Amino acid sequence: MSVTIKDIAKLAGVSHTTVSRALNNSPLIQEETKERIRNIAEQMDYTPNYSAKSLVLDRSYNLGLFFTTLSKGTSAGFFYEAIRGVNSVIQDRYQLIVKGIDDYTSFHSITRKSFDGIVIVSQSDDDQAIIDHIASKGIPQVVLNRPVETSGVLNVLSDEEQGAFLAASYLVEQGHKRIALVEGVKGFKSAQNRKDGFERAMKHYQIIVPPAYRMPGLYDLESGHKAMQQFLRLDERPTAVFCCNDEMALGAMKAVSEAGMNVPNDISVVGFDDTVFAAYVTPALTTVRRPIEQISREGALRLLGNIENKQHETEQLLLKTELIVRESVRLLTP
Amino acid sequence: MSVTIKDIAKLAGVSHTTVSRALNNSPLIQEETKERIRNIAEQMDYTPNYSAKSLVLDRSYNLGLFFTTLSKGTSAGFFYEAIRGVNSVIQDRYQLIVKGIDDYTSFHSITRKSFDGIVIVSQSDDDQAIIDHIASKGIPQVVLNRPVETSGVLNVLSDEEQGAFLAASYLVEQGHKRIALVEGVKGFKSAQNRKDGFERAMKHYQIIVPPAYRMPGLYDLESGHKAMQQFLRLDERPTAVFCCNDEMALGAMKAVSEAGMNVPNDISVVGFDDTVFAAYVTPALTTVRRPIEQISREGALRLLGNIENKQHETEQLLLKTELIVRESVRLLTP
DNA sequence: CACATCAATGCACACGTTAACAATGGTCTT
DNA sequence: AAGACCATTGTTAACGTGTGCATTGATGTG
Repeated sequence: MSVTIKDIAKLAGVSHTTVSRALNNSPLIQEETKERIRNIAEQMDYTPNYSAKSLVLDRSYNLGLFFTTLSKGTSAGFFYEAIRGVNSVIQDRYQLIVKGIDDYTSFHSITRKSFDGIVIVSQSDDDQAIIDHIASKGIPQVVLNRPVETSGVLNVLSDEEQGAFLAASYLVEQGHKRIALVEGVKGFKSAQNRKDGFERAMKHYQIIVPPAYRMPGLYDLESGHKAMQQFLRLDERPTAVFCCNDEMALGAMKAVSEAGMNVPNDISVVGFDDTVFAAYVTPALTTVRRPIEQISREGALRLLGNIENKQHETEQLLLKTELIVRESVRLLTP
Repeated sequence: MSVTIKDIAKLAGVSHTTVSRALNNSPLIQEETKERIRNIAEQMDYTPNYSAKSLVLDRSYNLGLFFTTLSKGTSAGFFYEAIRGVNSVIQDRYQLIVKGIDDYTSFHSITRKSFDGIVIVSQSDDDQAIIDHIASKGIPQVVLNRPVETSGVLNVLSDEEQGAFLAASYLVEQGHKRIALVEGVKGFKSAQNRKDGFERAMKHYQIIVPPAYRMPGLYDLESGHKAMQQFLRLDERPTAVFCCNDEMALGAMKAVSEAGMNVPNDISVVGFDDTVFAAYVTPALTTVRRPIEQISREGALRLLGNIENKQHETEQLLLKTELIVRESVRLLTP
């Protein structure tokens, strides 16, 4: 059996209430008594029973970190940075519980009692169901990475539409007119935003993108690879390809080199995300950086603020994205 | 307030004991009564309070997933696959609590009450302290990825020494004699194992590796890059470089292309891990696959077995690694 | 018919902690 | 000197659930 406050009380010759107060540093207890009790507790290697605390305090000490999916379509780098960001702010105040939303068959078990707060790293509009559920249970939450209009929900994300606009504009400014697009996972909000930014740039520069220059993608290496193969088969090939993330860009570059061609001399490529390897592939990938770790850190910080101050701050925070120019785009001089 | 078994009891006109038994499907309760109570519970949207359950049943429903570090030296792909593997076997029976061991200032809070079991994804011998602590508390655990001799501890890992031996031997068999090594993070067991396998191959083929052909590394892109820059400056350059993981191999390849040279024509490179992008870089990377997701799945499965059967199975499971030949090694014909 | 047996349910307590209220003893005030 | 007040500690109940033991009523048995 493990040590409880009653055991400590017996040894200290006081009531267990006094022990509880002493260990919680209540001002009701004499400093001297506190000190004595703390010593005994330490010496007995006492650890509070969090189940009991939770029961009476109505707090779980759990923070949920939910991803749209753990099994498909989430890139490793993204996942890693998100967990790091959140983990860096919670330290030992909360336990971090990681889950994939698509693993839930029912949201029934998500209650105030089991989570003090929840961070949703949302990639799909389908996540709205769980967001609504959490909101209806009155659990503090922050939604990262995707805009959400539910009232009373914190929201932190980067302006991906703007980032995509930047990257696409850059292609045009480098002289490209035949520009192709590899889209992200259908249904993922990021896919839509990035496409929107691309389209806006095309419209702005009055560039027409034929249907054959648009390919669906799955945010993975293979789909980028396949899409580029298609483009290379066209009679009139694009001179530049906008890939909605870095992994697809890498897959696309692979297809180019397999075809005996060269990036950027024969065809230019841009990506999105600025994953760690973007700077290290050859040629180094021109891409858009979005501050994932910062997003999750900011999100978690605000969530903790809402939990602990019981307030209901509900602003939306939009962080800027940034174009990182490297070597994968060629300057076209007509 | 949320619904409790007492509320259900009132509505059903029975005692809360009966409700508890009914919902736990006790054979003591009449089938008909059970059915009625289940219906009421569902209709009232009852969810058990896990804090209360934990308190009385002495189970936390928590499974710890601890990494040596979350902040440095753990690659994203590795991290992702490990979480996926464990997550795939626990479904909704346990909550998965992710932590970095180096975030702990004291192991004090790790007790039987807070974790039903713990998966340690260990990369460093320094983790021995927490492993001993967990063992001393009698918490079921499995250590992945690193051999451990503590008795009563499950252990699942891949034979990295053998994998490194295979890869290094392959270099020799392709005609290479001037072979360099980029090591992994000092103190990480994997770094030692991979180096050992390399050395064994060198000894087996009676190849001498001069000191200038050995560089330290940190398992990241940058250190591979730096190491290769050093090798390229040598008067007598190696013809092949063994990198202790794929990320360093990628960094090394970058340095080669920056120097206006070519992999594998001017210099050959092999990696280790077979990360997702290994097949998609140019040239595609020859490397060693280790089954991370399988390791974590197997480990978690055995751990759950030990928890739920209260048995004390303690075998060590060693999974084979596999050489994946791609395009980054040239056949040298003298 | 009396008694044992058994199936189904209820009573009361336990788990470890916190907190409202009560109690104690000392000090200050007038 | 007597009462008010305050600092410190104790008593007791509560959080929601599970379980050993008691209770009830029905059925079976000799």
